[in-house]
Parts: sequence; structure tokens; C-alpha cells
Amino acid sequence: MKSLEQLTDPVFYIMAALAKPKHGYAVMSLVEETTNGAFVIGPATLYTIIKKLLAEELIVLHDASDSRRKVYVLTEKGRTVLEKDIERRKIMLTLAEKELTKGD
Amino acid sequence: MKSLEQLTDPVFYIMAALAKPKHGYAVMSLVEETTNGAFVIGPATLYTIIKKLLAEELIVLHDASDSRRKVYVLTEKGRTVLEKDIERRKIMLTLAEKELTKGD
DNA sequence: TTAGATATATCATTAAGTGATACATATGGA
DNA sequence: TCCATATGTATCACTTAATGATATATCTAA
Repeated sequence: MKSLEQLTDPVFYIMAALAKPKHGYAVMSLVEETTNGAFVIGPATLYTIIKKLLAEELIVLHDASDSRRKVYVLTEKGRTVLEKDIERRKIMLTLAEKELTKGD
Repeated sequence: MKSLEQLTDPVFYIMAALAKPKHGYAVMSLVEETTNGAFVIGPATLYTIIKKLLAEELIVLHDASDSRRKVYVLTEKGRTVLEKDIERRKIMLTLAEKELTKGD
């Protein structure tokens, strides 16, 4: 995750889920449910990425955490990065659809 | 690239570009120009991925190729995979935007 | 005639993702 | 009460993916 540009898919999903405070397990559940099981983030992926996001200060441990559940939420910086990545992804989709339909 | 679900960003870009026949170098140029240099696919990434896509039969060497320029194009299978991934990406974006705006 | 763009390709390294596993607490039945 | 299942966090070791550096050849325009 060089310098925060180009979020990978799992990173994007996790950050999107953490736009609102959630604990890790809830992130896994949300993604799995929302995608009808098409996208599953396992614990290894989840906690590896959470560790990175904390280090990059894109998320923080939220007050509401207790010893059992650790609640995280996007920082302002994280929100900005996510919003920028949403734009990038929209441009990607535009390009793809243009190429697919162009001409025929 | 397990079994063709979840295309990574570089793979997605390259496949999108190859919806219409193009040689490798043109793919690099197209992506770089379209994104105003925000996304750059270097030769190592490009040819590594082209090799994989050929092996998976998502692209094929196109007739118009000569010894200098190798022109590739999506197969029917490749087109189907790309279209499915476009849908997945749209769902991802919907989820992200919903989480970002929900409540406030 | 030669510098820079075009074009393809691989090697070696780094970065990213993940299966397997571990461990603790909570909860709802039998 | 016991215990199976779900909830919840975490890491290790391995695989997969991406890429910087480099090599090589051709084409083009000054």
C-alpha cells in the first residue's frame, strides 16, 4: 500500500465498512452479507489490513471499544483517501464500459 | 487470480483496454493517458499479466499481430469475466457510498 | 547516424493476501 | 449444567501478485 493511492479491493471494502464505527468481526459479516457471500474477507486478511490501516492512521480505535470488541472508525485522513479512491474507481468503470461498447 | 473472480486493478485495466484489439504498449499508453498519469502500468506488470490472461484464455493473440507488435483481444470468456467484474465493482461502490453518507 | 520513442520480455525482489490454526468469551439449547 | 456453536481477535507460514531494474530490438525524425 505504497503511499495510500490505489487501495486494493480488500482494503477498500474494509475502509468503506469503517466509515461508520464497527468492530472487525462486523466488517467481515457486513461484506459477506452485502455481497451475498461473493466476497469473503477472512480473519487473516482482515487483521493484517487493520494493522496497516492503523499504522497509516487511516483508521483509529474508537472510544466505544471494550476488551472484547475493538471498534474502529475512519479518520478524517482515511475518509479523504476513501473518497478519492471512490472517484478513481468510477473513472476505471467509465473507461471499461467505454471500451466494451465503443463501436458496436 | 484464483479462478477469475475478483480481478485486481491492473488486471481489470488491462482487460478493459483489450475489449478492443490492442498491442501491449498501447495498453500502457491508454491507461496512463486516460488516468492522466495517475495509474501507470509498467512493462513488468503488463507482460506478467498478459501471460496469465493468455494462459487463462481471457485474451488471445489477434490476427493483426506481426512480429513487432503483438495485438491481443478479449475472448468471449474474457468479456464475460470483465462484465461480471464491472457489476461487482459497481456493487462495491454502492456499498462504500452508502456507508459514507448513511446517517449524516 | 543517432537519440528518443516504440515494443516486448524476464529476473529478482518486495508487497499483498490468505489458509490454517490458536485461543478466549458469549450464548442458547438439551 | 454442559457443551456446541457463534462471536471475536490474532499470528505464522505460505502463496500469489506486482514491480524496479534491466535487456534487447526496431522504428522514426532531426
